[in-house]
Amino acid sequence: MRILIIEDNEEINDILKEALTGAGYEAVQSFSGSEGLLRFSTEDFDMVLLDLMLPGIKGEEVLQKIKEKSDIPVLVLSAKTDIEGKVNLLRQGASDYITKPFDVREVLARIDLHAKNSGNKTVSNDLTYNEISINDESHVCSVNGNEISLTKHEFNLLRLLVLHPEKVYSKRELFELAWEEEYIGEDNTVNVHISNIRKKIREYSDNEYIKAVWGIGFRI
Amino acid sequence: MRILIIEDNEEINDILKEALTGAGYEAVQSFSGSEGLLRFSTEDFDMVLLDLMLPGIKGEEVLQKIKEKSDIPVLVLSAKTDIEGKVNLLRQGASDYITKPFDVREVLARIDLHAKNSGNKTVSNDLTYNEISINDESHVCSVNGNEISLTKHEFNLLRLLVLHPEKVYSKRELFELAWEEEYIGEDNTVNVHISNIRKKIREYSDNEYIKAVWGIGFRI
DNA sequence: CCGAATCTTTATGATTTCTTTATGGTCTCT
DNA sequence: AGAGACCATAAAGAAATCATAAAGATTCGG
Repeated sequence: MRILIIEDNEEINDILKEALTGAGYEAVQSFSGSEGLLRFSTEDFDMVLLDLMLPGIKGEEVLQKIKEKSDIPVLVLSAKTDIEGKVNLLRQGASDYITKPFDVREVLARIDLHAKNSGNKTVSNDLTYNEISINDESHVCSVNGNEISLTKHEFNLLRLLVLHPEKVYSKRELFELAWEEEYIGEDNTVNVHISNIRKKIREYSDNEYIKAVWGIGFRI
Repeated sequence: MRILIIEDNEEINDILKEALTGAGYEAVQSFSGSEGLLRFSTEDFDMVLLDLMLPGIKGEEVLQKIKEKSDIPVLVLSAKTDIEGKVNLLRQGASDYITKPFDVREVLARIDLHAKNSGNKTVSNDLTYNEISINDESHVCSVNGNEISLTKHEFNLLRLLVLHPEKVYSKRELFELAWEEEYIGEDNTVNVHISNIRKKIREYSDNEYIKAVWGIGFRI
């Protein structure tokens, strides 16, 4: 998933690039309309982030040129608030319109949205910790990309630990949260399940992720 | 192109309806979350305009329910400005987010946008997963091109699973979504129907598509 | 009202998962 | 270093869950 950023303000451009990279996209920076168009016509991209206020060529013109050649999503960023302008842009083929100043998280969310819609399924809402990745919806857990099969309680336990990395959970907490039952006195149950999870992770990783904290509980 | 409006404020609702009608869409008004859901489940729509601040059922809940049953675009309208909320909604499946107060022209432009986009996708009306293909309209399901005859509940179940591939549905969810009744305690009903669906698929395919996830539910 | 199709319940065997038990190791505190 | 508390793991028996067939109940069109 390659995204072309066209934005003359260096600071904003960098922020966008960083955010995109962090979210797992490949981001290419350009700092003027002409540079953007040049890159667009010589390289392959899956999406364009286009600032409207550009020196030289106007943003609207850039949008038009891009749309003439391709049908990839173009997300427009602009401080302009006049409705006419917005509406025109959207009609001209912009996929979305984001008003400056924007929150990077919203930009990201909208990018994810359009990425999903355009069929490229590169974005996931996985919970991850290092080599461990947990997908709630499909109830799948993988280690270094290898799916491991966890039972219900194992899944709940690992999910909890990954959800709050470093946090130490007492056995009581683990039991009550993963079992949704009251914890009655000490038994070995949680230990056994933790042990089983470790064994399964060990198949695909050399790191011992789940650590015991003596007298307290466990953490990842 | 039928659009469902869910908005409790009568004035805004009317403005939207008028704008949509003027732009050549067929607009259906509803004034609460429950009414919206009711209409949604009994009539056919191509898009939903959803206000977030609803009396009774929360907008977020409405969005979720709609997305469980169908994949049509949902445009969310809201006065909320908190980014977290926005981002969550978009991730939850909203197709767009429009902040109130809005300009009708912008709303229209965004609707046109999504109408166009979903038009591209509705070329084929079939839901498919590998060898399995489901046609909502004709209520026909085929495996490798061979039509199999499913009963009402079987159809609903399989449709759900295919609509969200990989997602694990609990028996409760399956029952409530496919039966549209409350799930009371454990019985074997869902199991039996799943088993029957499998048998029918097996006639024309060697793959076991519907998988049980122990203690959780089923997924395709 | 009958019959066919569909749905639910019941029954049973198979499979998976959970808990308990047992044993040995590790850590902490004095 | 030694005692006691705690953790790790394996293994086995117990419990829960699933798969399927078949029987009984319900629904619906004619």
